[in-house]
Amino acid sequence: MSGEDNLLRLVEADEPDENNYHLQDQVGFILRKAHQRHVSIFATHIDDLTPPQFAALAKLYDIGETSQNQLGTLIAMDAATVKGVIDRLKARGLVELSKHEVDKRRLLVNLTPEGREAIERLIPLARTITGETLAPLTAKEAATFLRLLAKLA
Amino acid sequence: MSGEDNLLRLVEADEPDENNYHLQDQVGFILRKAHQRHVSIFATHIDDLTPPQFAALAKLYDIGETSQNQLGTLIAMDAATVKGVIDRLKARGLVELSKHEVDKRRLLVNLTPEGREAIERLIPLARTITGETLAPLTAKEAATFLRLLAKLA
DNA sequence: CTGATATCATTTGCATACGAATGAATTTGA
DNA sequence: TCAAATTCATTCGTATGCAAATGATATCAG
Repeated sequence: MSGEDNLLRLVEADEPDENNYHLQDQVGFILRKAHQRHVSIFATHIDDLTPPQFAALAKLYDIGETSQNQLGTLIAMDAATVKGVIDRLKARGLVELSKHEVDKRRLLVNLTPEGREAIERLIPLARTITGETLAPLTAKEAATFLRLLAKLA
Repeated sequence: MSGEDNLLRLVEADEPDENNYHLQDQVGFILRKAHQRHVSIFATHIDDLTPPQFAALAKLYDIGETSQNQLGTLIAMDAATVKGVIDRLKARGLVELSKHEVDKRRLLVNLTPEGREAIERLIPLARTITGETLAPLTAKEAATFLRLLAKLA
């Protein structure tokens, strides 16, 4: 093996790159931490509902009755996950289920009066939560961040 | 009730605000979706390890042997979560556990040779995953995004 | 030196999250 | 029209993620 080969191996070797790998610089790791922080802030303001449960109620409040599957698509949850969320909201009387008259496969979900009251009460808190989550940024930075984040999501 | 009262109620009523609330504009919801997308990209490139498992191995590769608790702090997992992650890595022979000689409360975690091989093999893939996650952004946008995201995390 | 505190790890319980398999109902296409 | 493909919902299994309680050990304060 020549000296040039050794030089080449050093330059192209995996080791230097591997030593330079730092988890805290990876977008996935920071994304996970930012999400964790948001969920934590959410819990300090709304302690009787999780973010996914809130999302389900907010979406139903926005669009009205829909199928469980369609709701899942709108709030980015797969069928198995949305079922659990809806089950728990139903157990608490915040949503009610009914069968679709025409398409017998579908399970319709809608807010109960209690669910409507709950989401109307919580939406102002959700605005506070959003504000607190973005608090480390200036208004301009927050706008930029949301724009770029949306491109990634 | 006077006409002025009605006007006042309309302007100050909750309904307009509530109707304006859209889940897809909330930072928490978008953050959750961006995280989901990243995890999905991760899984297409690394199908035998989860992001938290990868994080544990990468951190151990970076800093060497440490206590389970300390590792949890470094990779942003609480004690209960990190235990499960380490248990599964141990079951696969990627990490090994030992007792701290002095402080008998501590459980030391370290990479096995197999774990070291695995993380060295995976780090290049992790770089690809980061790249793919950030692909919707230009290089400049990605830099801005990472800077702002880090301020939030 | 010792009782109060704090730290480390474990366990339990609950709530996402998703892949894969299944069954029922609907839609498609040759 | 009718078999194949698709859609909707459910179930199971596995893996985070966190709060709260517990037990063992270590540290601190008086």
